[in-house]
Amino acid sequence: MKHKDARANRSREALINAGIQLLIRNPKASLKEVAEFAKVGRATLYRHFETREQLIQEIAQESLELTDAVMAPIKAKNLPGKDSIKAMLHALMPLADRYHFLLSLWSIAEGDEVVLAMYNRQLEELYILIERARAEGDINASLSTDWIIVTIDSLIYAGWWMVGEEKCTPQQAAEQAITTLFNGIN
Amino acid sequence: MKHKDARANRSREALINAGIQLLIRNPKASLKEVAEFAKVGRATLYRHFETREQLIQEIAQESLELTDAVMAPIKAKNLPGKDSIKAMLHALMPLADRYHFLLSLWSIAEGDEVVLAMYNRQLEELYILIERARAEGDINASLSTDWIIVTIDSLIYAGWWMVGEEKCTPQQAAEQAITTLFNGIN
DNA sequence: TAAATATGAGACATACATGTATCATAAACA
DNA sequence: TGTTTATGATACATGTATGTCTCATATTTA
Repeated sequence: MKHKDARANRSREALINAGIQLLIRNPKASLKEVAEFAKVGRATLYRHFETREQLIQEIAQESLELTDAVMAPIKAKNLPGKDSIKAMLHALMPLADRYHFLLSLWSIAEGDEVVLAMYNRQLEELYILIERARAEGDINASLSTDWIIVTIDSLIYAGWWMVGEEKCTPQQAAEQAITTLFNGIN
Repeated sequence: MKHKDARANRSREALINAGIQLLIRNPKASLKEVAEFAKVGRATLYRHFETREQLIQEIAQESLELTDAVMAPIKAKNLPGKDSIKAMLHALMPLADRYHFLLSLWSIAEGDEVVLAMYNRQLEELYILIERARAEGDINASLSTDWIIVTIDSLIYAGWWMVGEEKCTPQQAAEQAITTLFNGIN
């Protein structure tokens, strides 16, 4: 379906949003539930997305594009590695629900080559960022870059969890994550 | 079914083990797959576990019991809080697959009151441990105990991920997690 | 050895998700 | 206003997981 009509855009947006909301919490949620949450008929969902897989993959694409969007200004500033990582945590914390989405449905999302390519490029960019911080003397030499990456991912996830439980704001979560990341819990 | 026969014990063990192996990676795995992985007939699975829910809940119970078992000697030693947390990370890292299991199927597992009670008690114990470390001056006052808990959980998860990707051993994962936890990545 | 018990294989009923197709209606557009 | 286009509701076909049941067979156990 070509989105010529204003209604079509509204429906598509509502469906993607519903997909994110529901599939994050329950990756087994049915398309019927997604359609109901979006206040749209089930048939309409199938008019916009041929299969369940495609819905998930399009959500993944949008999420990765969003990540690019919030990272662009940070990359443009050309800050030192450590400062870029700090800025990144502040920028990504409000998006962490999308990260979690990708995590829990990754086995499906990675089936899309566009998704896979975007993901690998972003991972590569983070890798380079960490290596830069390392060259600037801001990384403990006994920790591998792979470890740093999963640690950062984990702290974003931890922050998202706290926000989801309403125990802090995204802003506070980012600050706690930054403190922990660079100083530990001491 | 009362497990009077030696075969019954063998089947039950194989089924629980298969459940852990498969459901961790793919929470949507069918009971047919679980039975096949355990090299047991599907009907036999239903003889040991009335429903899919019950299988998951019994696995959760066994996992929490295992956690108790590895934590018992650490608690007995009455070390300072910080040292207990270090020992805990070393003890739990090889069990992290079970933690991940609990995470991804928690919405089902928590339906069992025994599971929920055990989980809450263990959480409580961790809370007390962190408070003890805090009283001993080993915790940054600007970080909440809730944050510390999710951070520790996250680092265990990060370690498990690294181990799963064959990028390090459980031992190494524990050491990197401890370094990161108490000193940050600097 | 004989009785008790667990098992595998398979048939069966049920429920539900996926995906397709149709048609009348309502909204958008020109 | 009249035409195009998206939508909701519904029926339908298909596939698959769940859970129950039976019966012949193999293994414990006494």
